[in-house]
Amino acid sequence: MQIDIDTLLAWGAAYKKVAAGEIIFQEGMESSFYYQLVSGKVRWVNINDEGKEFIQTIIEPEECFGELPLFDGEPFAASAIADEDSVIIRLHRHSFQQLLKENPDLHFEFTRLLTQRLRFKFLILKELANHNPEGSISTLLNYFKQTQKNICTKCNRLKLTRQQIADMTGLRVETVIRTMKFMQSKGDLQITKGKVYC
Amino acid sequence: MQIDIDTLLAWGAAYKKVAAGEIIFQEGMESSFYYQLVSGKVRWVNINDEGKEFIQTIIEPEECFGELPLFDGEPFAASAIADEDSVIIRLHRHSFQQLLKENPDLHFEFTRLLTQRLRFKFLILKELANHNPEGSISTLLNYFKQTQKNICTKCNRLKLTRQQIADMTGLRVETVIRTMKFMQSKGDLQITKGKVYC
DNA sequence: GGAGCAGTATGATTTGAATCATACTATCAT
DNA sequence: ATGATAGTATGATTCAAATCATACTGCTCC
Repeated sequence: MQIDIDTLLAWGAAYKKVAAGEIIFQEGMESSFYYQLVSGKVRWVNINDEGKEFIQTIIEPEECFGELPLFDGEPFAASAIADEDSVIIRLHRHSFQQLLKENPDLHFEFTRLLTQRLRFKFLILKELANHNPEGSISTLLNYFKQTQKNICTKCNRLKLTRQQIADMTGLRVETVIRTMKFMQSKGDLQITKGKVYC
Repeated sequence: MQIDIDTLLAWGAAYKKVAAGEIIFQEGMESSFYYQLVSGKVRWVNINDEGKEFIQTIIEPEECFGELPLFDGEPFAASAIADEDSVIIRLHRHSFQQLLKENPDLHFEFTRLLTQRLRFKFLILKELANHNPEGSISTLLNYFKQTQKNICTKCNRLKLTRQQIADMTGLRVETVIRTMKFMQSKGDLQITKGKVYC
């Protein structure tokens, strides 16, 4: 889900470069922009009291992020941090809202986006509540495979570290590593030189 | 969030009575309707292999439910089961979609609903990933208090059993009971005759 | 008022993921 | 080729929630 770059520019959007590790916006802050990733990688995370990150979503190029405040006027639900040097494009919220009003089809596309995000949350939530590491991990991997996210479409290689999987499931790295080794032994996935293929 | 009953009826919606325990729709099934609760109580749940329920949302009168398929055409993400004898009103999906097209403001209201649901999922998910029963429970209670859901507005009494709290957090009843007793000892909530006030 | 039942309460034990510790491996820059 | 580093691997131990067991309490209905 993304808005055509030319349309965005025509409506006054501007490019912005962010360095790896840079915070794009923070949980709890008021929002003024619609954000879309042009290149690079961004993680959308909550950070708890002990500094531990929970990754809500990993954003890949051509995806929008931080959209919740645009639809309900409340603050950001999570922070966005650049994983790599990235280029984003931002449009002022008022322009975005006007753009949506003038383009009902685009509005329906965003409704679909929210719905898809919600489905993903339903899926992960029920799995996490189950307290079964293998279930959580394989649900996540299946989802990535089906939606072609975070997986190389050519070689099926998982483009995430064990730590990132851990941060998306609330598990510890060691548990993720051990569980994935076990899944390999069952033939559910391949691990070659530490890289995961599924 | 609900659509005005007269509008629904004008568009061809029909009332339907459901008995306590009755399944209104099931996870994985295709959807043909927009659903709105008129009276009673409905739980929106996923049931795992061992028959354990995870409650995604508890629906109170004047709320809609099962809306995801209407926006992306995919099957239900969870099942809806009547908690009590209830009355629902259903509108055919095509009528709903037409209604939305003709009423952009209503469409924006639904976008807001989806956004709010998503915020709730963000909130719960980051808490569950934290593996801290007290945190999960108090986050849930705070959310109910702020949104005036599942709490008596007059006496602040929590209208949920410990089991329901357990089914919304992936904890066990005993853990919820013990944790809430502990929270009472800290003065975070009151328990009188087994009833919780917060 | 007592029977029956749903829900709450509490102790004892088990279990599996977290934690701690330490080592190995792939990759990249020089 | 070498060293640095980020990520993977694996064993030993701890700890908190799950599980099991059993009892209590409040409420509804005849």
